[in-house]
Amino acid sequence: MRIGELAALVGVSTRTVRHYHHLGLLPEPLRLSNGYREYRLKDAVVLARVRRLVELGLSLDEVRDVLADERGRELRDVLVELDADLARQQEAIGARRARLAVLLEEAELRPDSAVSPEMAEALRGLPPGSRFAELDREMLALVDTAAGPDERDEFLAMLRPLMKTARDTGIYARLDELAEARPDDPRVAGLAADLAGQLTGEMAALMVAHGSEGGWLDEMSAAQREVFRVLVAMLKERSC
Amino acid sequence: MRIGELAALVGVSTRTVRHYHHLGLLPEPLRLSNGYREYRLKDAVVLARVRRLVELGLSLDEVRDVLADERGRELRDVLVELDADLARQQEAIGARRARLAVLLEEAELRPDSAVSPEMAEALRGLPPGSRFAELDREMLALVDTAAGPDERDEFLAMLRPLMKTARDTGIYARLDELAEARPDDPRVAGLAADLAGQLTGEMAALMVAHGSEGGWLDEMSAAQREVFRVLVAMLKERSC
DNA sequence: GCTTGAGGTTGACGTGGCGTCAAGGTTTGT
DNA sequence: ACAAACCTTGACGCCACGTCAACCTCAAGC
Repeated sequence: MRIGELAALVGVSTRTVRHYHHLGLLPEPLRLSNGYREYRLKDAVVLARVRRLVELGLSLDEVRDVLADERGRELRDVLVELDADLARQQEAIGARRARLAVLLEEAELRPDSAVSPEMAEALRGLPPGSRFAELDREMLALVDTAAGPDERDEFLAMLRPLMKTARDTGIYARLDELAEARPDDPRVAGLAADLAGQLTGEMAALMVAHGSEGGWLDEMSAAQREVFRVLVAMLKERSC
Repeated sequence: MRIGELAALVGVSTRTVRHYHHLGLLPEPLRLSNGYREYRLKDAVVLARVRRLVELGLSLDEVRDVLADERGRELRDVLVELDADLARQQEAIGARRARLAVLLEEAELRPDSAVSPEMAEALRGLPPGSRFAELDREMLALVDTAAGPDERDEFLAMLRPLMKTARDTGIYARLDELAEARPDDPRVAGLAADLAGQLTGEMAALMVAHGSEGGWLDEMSAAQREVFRVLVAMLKERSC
């Protein structure tokens, strides 16, 4: 047999056969005087074993290990591990399909909106025209696209009462007023104190723990950042 | 935000972010005077959208297409196709796991044998010591490893009565005698005729159809090949 | 003989989605 | 002052081959 017949017999390409030679998975057969490789049935048997293992999902390195050990024991272990791996893959795909189904259902219900209905309601809760509220809008959009539905709903459940109170008590407006102010503006301390009074314990703990993460302060003006710096300091003191 | 914060926020590596810049999936942000990229929340929102699509299984090219079209229609089609693709993958993995389960069960039953019990019985049916039967043994091993269990059993069911008759009537011994003979040996014609008489209609049709495939003749001696050449000629004539 | 087509040979590059150096510059903390 | 942890660009590595290049060999038809 020449390489093309062997490849056709087992159902692979000649390139694959040569690749396996290169990796030492398949021994190089005799060469004819013209340089052609001459195969025998034994080679087809070995190649078929390699392919069976490959098609089960083993990497070529793993196939070589299995063929090297050659005495059943190793093979069983590899196959068991492989089965577990496949099971994980199946689960992962199932999870993705579940998320897909949610997405498709939502897309069916609201074909034109870019955000989920829960998020849309939260966005309506923000005061229009506020530059500062724009920051919150972006954070909400980030959570909407980056987190799963469960995480998102949990997040919203925590934030929405806070946002509602902040809007109703004019917090956004007072923050907007600080857009051009300097960090030592006299309005900063009062605003921080009012904010501290509105935070639930859960939110306060979160802010103390993750206050400097995520870069959510970076787009505020200096005075606005100062408000939150003072706020975090107050919360820390309160929790001691 | 600098690139590390952005990456940590969305949960990817900085290399990934730069890769997306390179591919144009994510717009390059402003640079600070030191050359650092400076990100804003908007960028995190876009990156998070990209990641969500990627994690659903879209290729980066597909993500770019979806982001370019941007108007829901395309997205839904892609997602539907993706779901079908995932379903196919799930099925494929299921099939592999089924084959794995068969393998493991067999390995449990016969931890030391390299071939299946059906195959072992077929091998015992071949006469020991026959050089020619060695060829059949290799073919059977090839089928055992290359084909699935169903194909294998079908193949065996067809071949085993033939092999049994061939052994009982001394066909293997007569083929072995031709190992060193020349193609015009007088025993060739008689052997071909006896073989023709033993073949079932199904086998005869198979030999006429695929007689020259698979290279199964290559390892025989010239006289042995001649036997099968004459045999195929006889079968062709008989079927006309 | 010549051509043509279908095989074969080695070698090298391409694929996708980044990981992982290398060789520098910047910022931050002690 | 110096280390540690950032940032920059550029380039190679991974896996299992596909694909092309440039060349050789063999059988068939003119």
